Amino acid sequence: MSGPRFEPVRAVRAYERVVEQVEEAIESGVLSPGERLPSERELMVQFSVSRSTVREALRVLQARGLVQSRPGDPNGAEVLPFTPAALHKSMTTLARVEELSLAELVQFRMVLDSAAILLAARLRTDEQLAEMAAAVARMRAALELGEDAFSAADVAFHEAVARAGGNKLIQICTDVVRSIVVRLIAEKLAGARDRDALMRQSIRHHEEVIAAIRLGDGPLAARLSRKAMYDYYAGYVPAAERGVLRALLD
Amino acid sequence: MSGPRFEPVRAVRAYERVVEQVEEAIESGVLSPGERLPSERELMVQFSVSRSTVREALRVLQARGLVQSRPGDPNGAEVLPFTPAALHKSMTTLARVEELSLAELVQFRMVLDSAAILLAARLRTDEQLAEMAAAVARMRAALELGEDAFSAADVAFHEAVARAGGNKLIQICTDVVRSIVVRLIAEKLAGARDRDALMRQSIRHHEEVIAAIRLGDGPLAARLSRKAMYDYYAGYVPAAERGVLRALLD
DNA sequence: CTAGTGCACTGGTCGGACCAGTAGGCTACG
DNA sequence: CGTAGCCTACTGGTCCGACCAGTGCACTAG
Repeated sequence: MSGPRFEPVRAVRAYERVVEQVEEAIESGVLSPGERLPSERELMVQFSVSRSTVREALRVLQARGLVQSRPGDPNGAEVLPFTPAALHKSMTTLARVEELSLAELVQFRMVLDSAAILLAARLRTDEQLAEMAAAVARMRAALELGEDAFSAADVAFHEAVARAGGNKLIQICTDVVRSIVVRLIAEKLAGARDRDALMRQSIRHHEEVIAAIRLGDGPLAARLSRKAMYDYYAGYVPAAERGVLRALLD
Repeated sequence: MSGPRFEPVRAVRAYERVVEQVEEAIESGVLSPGERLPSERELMVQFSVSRSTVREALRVLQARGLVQSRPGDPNGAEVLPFTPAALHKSMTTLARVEELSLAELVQFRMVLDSAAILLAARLRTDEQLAEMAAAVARMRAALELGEDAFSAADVAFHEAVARAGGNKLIQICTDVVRSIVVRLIAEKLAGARDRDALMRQSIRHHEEVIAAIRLGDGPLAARLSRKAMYDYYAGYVPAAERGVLRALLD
């Protein structure tokens, strides 16, 4: 072996150590969501740094979604419960700078959603099944109420499925990617297609999926869900890229 | 309907608008990776804000992985190529504060990795297949060289597969989650198990997967990969949670 | 007892100052 | 003439002091 390998000592900036300490306190549970940090002026005493440094640290923590501050608040910054907001932000950035195609995003949803459905089919309780059924019923009712109600019910269905599947990571990622997909479609192709027929078809597909979940047939439910998502989104995807989506259909 | 619904005007802070502008410039391609931002003192003139405000904005941009600055650099902050670092950070946070279990993380990998393998089986070129085979060959050679070389080759295999699958989002997410899983295992259960047997078994599994990819049998390859990952990681997962992993095996 | 008014805080922003570092031009030496 | 070394003009990192617009709460006047 070679001699002792020294790591380059990266100059660790003051605000970074403030971030580390607060982060550690939050992630280890010393600080719980809803609790308050001391005020900036108090923090600068505790950390022996200037207020500028404290503020830069707070900005970083805020960008990571760990705390939030509000001007005039007599208490300090509030420790937030975890939200996927930071995850969402970085995925959105990813989608823009890496130029993720709609096809890739939809494909990602097909994979995760069908996995959640497969898990749900095997692990769901009767109560969770009822939730899913209720959501689909709301989708049907929303045919009269307009698209917002429809997609709200659709989201509720997929969230119920993801919850039943029991994997929080899958749940959060599908949620993040769904919102990105929805926004992409909304801003690029506002209502160009036959929404009504699409909604009716989507409801039929959801009902088929639920039936498969009810029977506990995970693979069937997963396959149906992939097909459903393909049928729903394929029209928005350039024809040249649909092939990679079909690669997920059996 | 009710009267016109006014949205509450959220007080938009100065540094936020600086962030927005720079972010927009980067994401829209006006600023490309490698290019430099003006210096802080120059930015405070352009944006008509104080240096504190500029610096807070830069901290946020840095936390999002978009820019990086180095003291003494005669140029301003450097625009970075996208790295999943921010994604990684928020997922790691997620894993800590939401207390994601190892089982959930492994399950997530089983889902995404098998999806990548299924896609690779259908879309791969001969060249990409050769890359995967070479990586497995390196894994076998690494039996003599130690664990680091082994896992490096393993990573190379999965990266080759993910590339062949063609979905960058799957590629990045598997990568991020893999590193989290590896770190979790490394710090919690350092080498407690029979590594040698595990490595040999893993190589066999990888070879089976490659064979299935070579034949173009995506579903088989995917199934094998889930089984392989289960066998590899199940020993680290508490027995009570293995059930949810088995739910993904057929 | 309540409605209104200050006051004592908060975070947001500003301007100026100093330091340690870097790069590149300039000078002085070989 | 070439090069080694210094010098200067920048950079980002940190600190300080100040002011403003908000907020919550206690106190007061009705």
